[in-house]
Amino acid sequence: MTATSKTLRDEIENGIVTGDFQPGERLDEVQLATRYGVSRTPVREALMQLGAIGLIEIRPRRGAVVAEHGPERVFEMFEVMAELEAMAGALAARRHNEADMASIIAALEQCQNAAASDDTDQYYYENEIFHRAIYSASHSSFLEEQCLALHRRLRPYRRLQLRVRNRMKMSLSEHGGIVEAITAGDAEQARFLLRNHIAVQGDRFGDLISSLKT
Amino acid sequence: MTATSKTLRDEIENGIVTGDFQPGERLDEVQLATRYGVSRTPVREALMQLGAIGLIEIRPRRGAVVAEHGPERVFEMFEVMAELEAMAGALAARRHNEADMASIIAALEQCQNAAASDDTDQYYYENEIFHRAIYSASHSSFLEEQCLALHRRLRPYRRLQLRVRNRMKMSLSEHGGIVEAITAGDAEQARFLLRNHIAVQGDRFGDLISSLKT
DNA sequence: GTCAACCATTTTGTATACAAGATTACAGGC
DNA sequence: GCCTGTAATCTTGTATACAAAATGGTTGAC
Repeated sequence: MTATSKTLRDEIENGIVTGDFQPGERLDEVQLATRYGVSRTPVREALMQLGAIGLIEIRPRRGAVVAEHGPERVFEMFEVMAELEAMAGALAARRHNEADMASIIAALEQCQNAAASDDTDQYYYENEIFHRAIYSASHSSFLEEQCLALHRRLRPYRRLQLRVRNRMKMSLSEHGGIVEAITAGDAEQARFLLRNHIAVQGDRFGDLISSLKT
Repeated sequence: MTATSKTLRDEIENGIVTGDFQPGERLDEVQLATRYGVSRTPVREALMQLGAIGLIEIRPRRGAVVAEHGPERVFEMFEVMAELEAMAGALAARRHNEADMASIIAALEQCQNAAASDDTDQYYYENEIFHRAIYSASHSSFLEEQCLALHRRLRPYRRLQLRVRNRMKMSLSEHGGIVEAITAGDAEQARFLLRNHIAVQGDRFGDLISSLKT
């Protein structure tokens, strides 16, 4: 498993997302180095990148640990994510062109297919493509980057959420309304729907809390 | 000028903000190392951190250059900043306590003092404290971090903006309205005012463009 | 005269060696 | 018996050495 610093970053990130490295766990540089067959230097580079993303926490002279976010912290992250996605949707409603709509609608259909075959993992995948299509349609490359970065950071929690009963079907129907609003150029409606689509509130808040307890 | 990687990061960041390193300029690792009297290792660490922040662009195997953002890119960044600050204001309106309001009002008064003595640099400084007080009053540590990070990234451009004629006085009067809305607990009004306070639009867009041309 | 290929030089990426600070265990005192 | 101080060990941070890739210049051919 010979790796370079970039692949190493992905390896460790994947290890964190899949739970191979658990939240709060200490990431020892020499252990990782021997594990991946490299020296400490690229390991440190990878850890710093993950620290910048926020996946791990690096305390000076005291090593790196996998970030363990408390419920309220995760809630705050979803709160911000909701606002950013809402903004992307509002911009998309105003600025979208034919190509944008084509990819959004194509992604929506793939979501419907996945939901029809009750394939949660597939839906998760297609859902991501759908949201990315909206980011792209905002025609704000910076906003797109911010959304992608935060989305990636929230990926593990999103994944847990989808397992909740009926969430997939509700998500799908919400997608429909969002596409309608964007197509109609109704920026405020798109903003409103996307904010509620992402935000964790009501029952879903409880779902989130309980999923974090595992 | 013996430096460690953290101080080094600040040094280089400062160099970029003050224009010591100009946009598009190539940042040579050995040059920086000799300049600050350290080896290449901490220089690389500092550069990676700056790359993660977005202040510089690191192309694999091809070195680091100071990020040069085109006008539309800077516009997009202000667009997102406006939305995040608006969100912070809305949350602050709903969640603020006495201590929050005390620091917000104190910051507002310091802004007034600076404006009264026509001290642009001082106003710039107090303005930052004012906005930070609002981030803090949102009681969302994650949102606060995001705002601080983006604010820092936009710092050089903000600085240029304030030099525009009368901008300081307009900014100050807008601050007044924002504080009123937050005090009154009017989240939507706070959101609206802050969005417009930050957003670059109309004449100010032209001002920004021309300031980037220098 | 211009274009292309090859070689030299420069520069990034990785490995290893060394220094300094932090953690922990052990011993001595209260 | 418990707490505290000190020392040993372990881990991070930095320096240097080495490898690989990219850039630039020179030379040769068309």
